[in-house]
Amino acid sequence: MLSKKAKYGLKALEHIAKQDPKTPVHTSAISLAESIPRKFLEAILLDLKHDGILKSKQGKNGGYNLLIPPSEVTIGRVVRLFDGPIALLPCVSSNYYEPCEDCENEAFCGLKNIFSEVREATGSILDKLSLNDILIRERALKKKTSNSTKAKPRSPKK
Amino acid sequence: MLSKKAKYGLKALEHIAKQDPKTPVHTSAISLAESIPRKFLEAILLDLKHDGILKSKQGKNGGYNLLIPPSEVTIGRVVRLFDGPIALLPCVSSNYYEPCEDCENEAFCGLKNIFSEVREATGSILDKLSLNDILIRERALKKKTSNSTKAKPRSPKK
DNA sequence: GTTTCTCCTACTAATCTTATAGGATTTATA
DNA sequence: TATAAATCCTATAAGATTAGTAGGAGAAAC
Repeated sequence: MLSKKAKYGLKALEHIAKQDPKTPVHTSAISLAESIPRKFLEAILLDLKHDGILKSKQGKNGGYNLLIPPSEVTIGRVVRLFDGPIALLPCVSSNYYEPCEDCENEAFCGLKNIFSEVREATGSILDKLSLNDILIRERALKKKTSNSTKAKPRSPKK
Repeated sequence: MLSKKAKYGLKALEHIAKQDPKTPVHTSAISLAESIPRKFLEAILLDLKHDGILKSKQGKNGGYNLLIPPSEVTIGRVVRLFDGPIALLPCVSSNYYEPCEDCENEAFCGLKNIFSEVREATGSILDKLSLNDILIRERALKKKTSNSTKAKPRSPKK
């Protein structure tokens, strides 16, 4: 499960990505809109700033904006920042690899083999999709339901 | 990341699956072979028994055996037993679903949409593969390296 | 009846999570 | 230049979780 920090972080970023990129977004505005405790959110936004995802303007009328385009902020990066490795075993992590203490031979480990597949499947989604994709999907979902009364659904899933 | 319990649990099950299904396997034997603290392992094996994966024989010469065939013990089941949901968000969990407190409308949530994809990718591996697949893969890996000096590799990956 | 196992309850130390408190610092603007 | 409004920073804390340990009760073989 994601930590609250990771989830809040993603929601906050999504919120900021929806606003005008020129005007700073206040912590309190995000806190209110996304129901995130303000002081907790402060720490989260600071983390995101230190990681180079957000930039901030201090003082009155200050606030946060994206430092890099939404399409370049991958979900994986945010998850990793707050929750560490995406992999389920240290020995299959790309970014935080560590050998298992007692594994005689990693090359022959059936567990490693399976969890490496899991890591690949997860990573290939989280590292490919970005903040922008969240917004795109949201729009698509809303469009789909507003179209559902009309004719001609394009591609009925399953 | 998996907890130690989940990882130890999987290794212990793998160990048991390799032994003769008729003769009980001692906790201490597993503890020694897999480098798992004995008392900690006791609790883990007991959990596995209570979940219906293992059966036990008490008293002298007692120990543990699989209650169901290795092919029916999915990795997902073991992971869930020790670590809970496989999903990264409660709202995309099949087995532990809970709505997000503040989500106005789940159907339009871009985050849910993405993490539901992740959960699907992970689940489709963990719930399909079993203890037996660990063993199969281990054998395959060993065979592959022992064949690597010979000619004709069957299907060079990637 | 002793040995050798599982089974069960309780405890613990350390770490992580989810915050909160209080104030220092920075900046706009009246 | 005073003040208001914002970020920035450090410290603290309650509660949950993790990774065990301790001690012994109960069961079965011999």
